[in-house]
Amino acid sequence: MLTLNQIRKNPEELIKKLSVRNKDFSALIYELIKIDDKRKELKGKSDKLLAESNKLAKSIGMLFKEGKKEEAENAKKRAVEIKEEVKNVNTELSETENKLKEILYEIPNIPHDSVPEGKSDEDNEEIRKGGEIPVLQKKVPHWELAAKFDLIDFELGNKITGAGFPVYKGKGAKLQRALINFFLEEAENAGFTEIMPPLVINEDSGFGTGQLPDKEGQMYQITEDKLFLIPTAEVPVTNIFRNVILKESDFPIKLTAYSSCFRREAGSYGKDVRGLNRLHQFDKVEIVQIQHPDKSYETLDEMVAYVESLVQKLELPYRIVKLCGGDLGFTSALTYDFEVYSAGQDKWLEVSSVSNFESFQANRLKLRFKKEGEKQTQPAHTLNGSALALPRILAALLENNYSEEGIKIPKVLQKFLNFDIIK
RNA sequence: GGAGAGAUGGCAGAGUGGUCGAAUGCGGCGGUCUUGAAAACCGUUGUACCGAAAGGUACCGGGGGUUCGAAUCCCUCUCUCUCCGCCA
Repeated sequence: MLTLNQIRKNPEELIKKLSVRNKDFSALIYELIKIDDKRKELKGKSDKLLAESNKLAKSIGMLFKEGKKEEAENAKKRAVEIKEEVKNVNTELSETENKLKEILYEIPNIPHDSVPEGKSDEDNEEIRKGGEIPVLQKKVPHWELAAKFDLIDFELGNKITGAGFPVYKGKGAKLQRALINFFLEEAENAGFTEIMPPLVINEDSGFGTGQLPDKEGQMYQITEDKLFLIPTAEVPVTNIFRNVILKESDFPIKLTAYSSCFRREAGSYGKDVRGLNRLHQFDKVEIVQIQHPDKSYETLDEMVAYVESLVQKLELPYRIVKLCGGDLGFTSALTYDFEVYSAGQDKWLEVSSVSNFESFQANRLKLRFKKEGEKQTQPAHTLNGSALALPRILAALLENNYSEEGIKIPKVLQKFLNFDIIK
């Protein structure tokens, strides 16, 4: 979330910047400022009354000690009056604060200056392309290949759980494991520390990274215990730093985590959900960085370059797009999406999303740092990216490397496998 | 699942109704001493909000209550530990 200071500093400019998201926030912002004015006023009033009440309470103690009972009783009467007043003011104050929060949670992150205007993914800006789109003897979608070579059983998943929970078998399962190992090894070489996080999170964690209060419908819930299955390792890993004050010298913090991810994907339908294209459970290796505000965009570039190196090593044709305002996620200031070309379907598939959240998540998380010798804390910047999401990578690998001989395994994965072709 | 104990500042740990934002020890930071370091000694050491400032307010696991006054009493939730049971 944005802070009130951020918002009040220059509301006009903020509204203008937010308008890149293709939405007008002026009414919300001005209402927010009005409510904040009221909050300040009430807080002042309440503090004054409490100060008086505290003073009085202390004096009553003294009076009793000195045996001045009558005076004490009089003071008590006054105290009761003040208390009644405090109660009224505080009721109004907490109502005001709640309203304030409600609106604050509705305001998305400020898009970075470089974010292009636009309504949907069609307006995203292509940054670069790489790799070569293979010329195939025959275009076969991965779900057919998966069946032909007995790699993934979608029907079995239906039986055990439901749609979107595939069962990987034999070489299909091994390929998954190879990808996980490859991604984790690469991340380690790039200086990321491996984390194995819980796959279930509580409400506070969901709030910290921005899934709650609004997007609980996208998560599987364990209502009995008020817990949620993670939609991405970003949530547990970033929440390591909830309520933490770092030293400047702690930056950059670089973490990576492999996890299964669970998403309800309510509202998805049609050809987008065919095969591995959109699942309720999938595997992903995530990278997370906590960085000094002055360096977070450098870090974002570095993370993009890192993810790019992964798709290059996997020999997949890819493109990198910068998300336009209309497509940009609620919590993000700048996001690059990676897409790989899956030749059997003739389709670009999103396999990674690398974002700088600046201080938006940090404000929610209360993740701050202090400069050497300074008293004032300030929010750190958080960033993360998929490196990478497995199912669509697998889809592209199967489709792009298929020929009459079988499915060839890219070189970088071979050391994790005891086969180099699937026949 | 059953029985019990507990949750206090970076950590350890005191405090059971008033002057407690909280003793003390350790750690951290600054200083004295020293060629340098250690030791010793002295000082300092939480976060957030309101306020131009002075200053004020809140926070002793979370929420609610009693009281003029709560870290301390009551209710409730969560978590941790110990024992028993079950179990990877």
